[in-house]
Parts: sequence; structure tokens; C-alpha cells
Amino acid sequence: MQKQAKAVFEQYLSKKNLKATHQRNLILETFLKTEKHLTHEELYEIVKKKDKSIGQTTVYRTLKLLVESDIAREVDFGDRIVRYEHKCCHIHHDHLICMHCKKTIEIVDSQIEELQESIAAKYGFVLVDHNMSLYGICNDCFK
Amino acid sequence: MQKQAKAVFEQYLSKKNLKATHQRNLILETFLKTEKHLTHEELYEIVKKKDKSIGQTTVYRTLKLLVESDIAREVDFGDRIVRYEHKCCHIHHDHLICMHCKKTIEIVDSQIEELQESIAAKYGFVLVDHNMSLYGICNDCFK
DNA sequence: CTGTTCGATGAAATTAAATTTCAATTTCGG
DNA sequence: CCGAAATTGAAATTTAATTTCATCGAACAG
Repeated sequence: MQKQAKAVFEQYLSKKNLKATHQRNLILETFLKTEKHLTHEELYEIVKKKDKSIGQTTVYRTLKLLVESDIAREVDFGDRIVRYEHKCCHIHHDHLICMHCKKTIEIVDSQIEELQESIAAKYGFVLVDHNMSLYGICNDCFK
Repeated sequence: MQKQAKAVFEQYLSKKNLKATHQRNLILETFLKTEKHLTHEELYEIVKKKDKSIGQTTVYRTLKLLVESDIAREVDFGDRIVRYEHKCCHIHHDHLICMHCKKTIEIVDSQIEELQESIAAKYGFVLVDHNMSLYGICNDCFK
């Protein structure tokens, strides 16, 4: 899975005549290892522990490249802060977010996906992407 | 429908010991008349034509009040710009957005709503709100 | 190898939008 | 009407995203 993402990234870089640098490799590896939704600053904090010389701008720009190469996806849980999640080699999922404790649960539901496709088709749209976020209160917080 | 929204707003204001001012009334009326998704700046431009003395801060703040009183809803179509749409007296709808011409279509689909409820229930969540945006290319742009 | 070119990098500056501040003004209950 | 408390508008601030620019480094030709 990680190997696949690395291969995709390499291909993307060479297609665009971009260079495979030490920084980009380290940032991609670090990104692949995290399973949470991180902002570019949060990823920068982790990357910095492995290589103090890497700047936050590079992390920011590399994440943009990961999005362009379909390895990452930008998500926004309603607070207008951009977070990144894995896209490559994962099936699409939606999010269930607790408005109280901010816990997020990833949902995979093929019925939803099918419905979305059929709605788009009904209006003559070719569906490219979508996001669905459900906001509520989780069991723990409801007590 | 507009009367209903105005009554809701009045009630909200008095409940919170806030005052019913000329500006708030005009902003609410103007908001109710627009059927598009506007930013606070865009709404300000329209309101200004009716009363030059109103400031954009007041429009911004009044929109926040409309959200609190459930008359309006904030939406974000992926560009991190907050737009406002009617919520009171409308059933919930989702959005289909053309990534090319930016056209947005409002979708009402009870099957989706039901599925969302049942997913939330499955994970022990009480659903409060949700947003679903489908991004694609419309018929016209596809040619 | 090694020089050269062009993309990459990092710190700092800039942009863009949201939000807050504050002095002056307005509302509304008494 | 009066006065306390909320509101207003302009301007300032905050916050996150994005760009700039002076080096630096990768990779390729020779």
C-alpha cells in the first residue's frame, strides 16, 4: 500500500519534470504513516522531529503535490481548516463528526456511493468527487 | 414563509435580550429575498444599495445571528469561503456543483436523508446537521 | 567526474478572509 | 423622556493560506 503510493508519486514527479528530493520522500513517508487527518502544520511538527532542517513551506507544498497526484485529499470539517487524508489505495469514505468532542469516524457505505452516482447522473453530471460530513453528538458526549 | 422567518428572528432576539434594529430588519429582509448562496460581503453590497449607511460588519454579525436562530446556514463549497443559504422553512437539501462553471444545483433526496440517519444511529450518534456536496462536470461543460 | 541549468528549498513577507475592538450611537423598559 | 445596556461602523487585528526571493541541490550533458 505504501509502496504503491510511492510509485504513484514517483511517476507523477517524473511526468511533471519535478525532482525526487530527500524532503519530498521523507514528507510522503511520514504522511503515509499517519492515520489521522492532519493540517500541514501538524504534519510539519512530526516531520521536523526526523529532520530539523525541513521547513513548513516544503511540507505545505509537498502536500499540494500529493493532492495533485491523487495520493492525498483535502478535507474540511466545517472549521475552514484544511486537513489532509489518504486517498490513494483507500476506498472513498465519509465522515461522522462529534460536535462536542471532535472525534471523527470514517464511514464506508456503498449504498450512499451508489445513490450519489445516480443523483449526479439524473442531473447530467459526471461525478468527480464528493464529500459528506455528518455532524452530531456521540454516545459518550450525549450522557 | 418570509413572515415565519421574521417571527422566528424576533423571538430569538427577545429570548436573548437583543434588540430589533432597523439594520437587522433590513438585512434579514434582503437575505430572505435572495435565492443564491451569498457571502457576507456580497449581501453587504446588496444591502448597501438600500441603505448606504449600513456597514459590512453589521451584515456579518447579523448573518451570524441568523445562523444561531436557525434561519440561515453556513455552506462551504470547497473554496473555504463561507456562504449563507436559507435554512428556516426549507427542507434540507444537498448540493451538486459543477467544477468547471461553478453552477450549483440544490438536491432534495429523502433516500439520502434516511440513509444518513441510519448510519448515524448505527454509530450511536444523534444527528444534528450534515452537508453533502457532489463535485462533477455538468452536461454543458462536458461537451 | 564536473560544470551548468533549472527546479527545490526555507525564511520571511504577503494575501485574503474572518473576527474583534472601541468610541459613538441607538434602542427600549421604566 | 431618561438612562442603562446593546448596537453600530470603521478600522485594526487575527488566522490560515499562499507567494516571494535569494540560495541550494539534483540531474544531465559533456
